[in-house]
Amino acid sequence: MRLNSFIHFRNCSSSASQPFFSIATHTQLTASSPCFSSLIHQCTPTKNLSDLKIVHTHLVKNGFCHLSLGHKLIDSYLKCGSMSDARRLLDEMPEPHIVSWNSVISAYASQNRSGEAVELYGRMVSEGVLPDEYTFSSVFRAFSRLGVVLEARRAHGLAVVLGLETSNVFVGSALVDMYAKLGEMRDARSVCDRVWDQDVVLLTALIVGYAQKGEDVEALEVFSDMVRKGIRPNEFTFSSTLVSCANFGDAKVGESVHGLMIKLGYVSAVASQTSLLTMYSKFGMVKESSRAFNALENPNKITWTSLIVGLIQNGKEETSLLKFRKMMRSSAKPNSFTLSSVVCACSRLAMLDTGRQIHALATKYGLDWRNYVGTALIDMYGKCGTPDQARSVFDALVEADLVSMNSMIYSYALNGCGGEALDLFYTMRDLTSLELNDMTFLGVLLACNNSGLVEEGQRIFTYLREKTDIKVSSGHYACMVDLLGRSGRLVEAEMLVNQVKNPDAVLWRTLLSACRIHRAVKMAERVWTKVLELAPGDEGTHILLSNLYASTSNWSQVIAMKSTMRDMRLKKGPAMSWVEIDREVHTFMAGDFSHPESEKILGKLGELIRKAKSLGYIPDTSFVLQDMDEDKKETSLYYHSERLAIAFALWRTSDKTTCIRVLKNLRVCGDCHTWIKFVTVAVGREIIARDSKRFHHFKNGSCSCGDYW
DNA sequence: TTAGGGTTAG
Repeated sequence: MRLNSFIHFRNCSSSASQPFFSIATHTQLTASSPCFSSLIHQCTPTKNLSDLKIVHTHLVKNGFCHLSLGHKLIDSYLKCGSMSDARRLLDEMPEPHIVSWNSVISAYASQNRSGEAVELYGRMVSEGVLPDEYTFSSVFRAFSRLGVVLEARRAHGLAVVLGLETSNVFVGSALVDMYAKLGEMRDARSVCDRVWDQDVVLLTALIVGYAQKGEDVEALEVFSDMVRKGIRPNEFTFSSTLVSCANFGDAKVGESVHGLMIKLGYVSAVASQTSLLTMYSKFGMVKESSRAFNALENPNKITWTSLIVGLIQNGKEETSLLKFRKMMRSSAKPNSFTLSSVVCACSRLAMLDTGRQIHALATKYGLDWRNYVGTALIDMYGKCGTPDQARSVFDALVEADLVSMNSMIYSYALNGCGGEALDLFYTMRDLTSLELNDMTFLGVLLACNNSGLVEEGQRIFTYLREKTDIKVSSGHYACMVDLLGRSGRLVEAEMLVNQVKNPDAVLWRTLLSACRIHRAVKMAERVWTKVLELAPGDEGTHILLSNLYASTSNWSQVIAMKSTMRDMRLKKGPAMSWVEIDREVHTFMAGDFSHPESEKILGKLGELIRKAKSLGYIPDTSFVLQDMDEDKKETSLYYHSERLAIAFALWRTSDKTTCIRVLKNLRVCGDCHTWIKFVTVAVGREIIARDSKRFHHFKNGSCSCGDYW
């Protein structure tokens, strides 16, 4: 059979799946060069690598190994996805044509095999083959991916010598992109200015560089220059320009770019719509943002993620989770960006069950070991009161970095695990090469604070001030003031505040609340005026002082404070507690019986109070901050929001649910704290309560905070 | 018979 008729046979054969090999070995092939060319060509569209290799073998056998067929084979191997065969062939060729070099270099560069691209480029040059415009436009990308500035500059020099830097816009834009990615914007700019025939790709590469470096004014200038010069921006240009508009922060500028986008007809392009929705989210313009999303027929995973991120940034965490579920039903599948964002939503809402579900999803997608998702999970488990689970995610990380270690320390801090936080802090400081930052110290000082480790906290604070270059923030001072103040060292705490250059209202308020705990009325009155100077309309400040007067039974002052607050139209925000059951959130306010199951809840609450009393619970009415008779005081304690939430959770869940979790927007009062301890004994269940500052883990009649909070 | 630019995160 002659080869031509063979090809015909292959095309017509109904048994097309029959391997080429079995036929070919039984066939005496006598063919000419054009026939081989045609055979090679035939293998390419179907990516039939095994057939291609057979053709290659016969080609060698028949001695048709000349240049032009060599190019075709290399090209075909690349198109069939076999880099190794293409490379082997190139290496075997005595003097490959420039096109063959370029094809392999380009394939390496576009498949993220930058090292090999650069190595091959070097070999090509050392063998005396001069690179051309195709070589440069591929290889520059590889240089920037590797971050090798010196080698990149040497190749740039060669391009200049060969006159390709300014005359070929492909080379020019590859150079601009390379310098931009290397962070060398001045070089990117000067190359761009030298290119003779500027086009949209060249200028977009420059805008991208500026936008990613946060040099937004420059990015916007290039954009407007480009429009002035009559170069039409496209989808890619808009997507980066809008990033700069968002960072620049002027909605008017953003809207005018949006206007131009509409005028030029880019209303349904995915990338530019994605940047548009991100921009509007950053401006807090949620409606415009969702309009940008809705303009797309097939949003991709980046668009979905941007939508979710935008909702979270605008405090719409619950909606973001609904959108995530919708995304999961669509064809777009989440990546690590998406998952770390939704985990963040769960951690803000403290939705442990949902967070766990997403953790499982991350494991399914094989993403849970990645630092971003991992760190988000550590944060979530920490904020949901399960530091042990945070730790197991932490231990599973391939490599813990600064942020993940900081998150772990912070999780320990929130949950009152001072010892564990300190261990990790010292490991980090003494046994790793990580450079500690302000967040590290904030976490570890908070940990000392939440565990009452005064000496340890002072030692670390001194270390921070004397041995590091980290700027001591008002947050660090606040931790120390709180730590000293709550432990009763009010004078030292006040001295520390006075050491700060311009102490802010938060710092003074921290001291004020320490005064309240220790009923230091005189200091409180002095501090109170300081807070009011800095934050005159702050309701919390008035409440603090009013509570101090109440706790010292100074009712006339309480009444005076209340009338001041009324005059200033300040109102105390309501105390609120909530629980997540079956991925649904139930909210309770003190003395509020509007829950549909209110009767059942009150029944359960009564039972819990009786049981607690039989175990020795005596209500401490000094926590009632209103002047009323004792009976009423006692009843008002019973209906605190956290008690309603606990009663509800215990009624709704079976005994098999060993642990229930309650969240509160304010701090837990002392009497509730005692009562919850009794409840854990009475029902044999564990109760975790998160207040505005930290977690309390109640178990077998005691709390993890050691009654220090 | 080969070439250049984009949007999301702890």
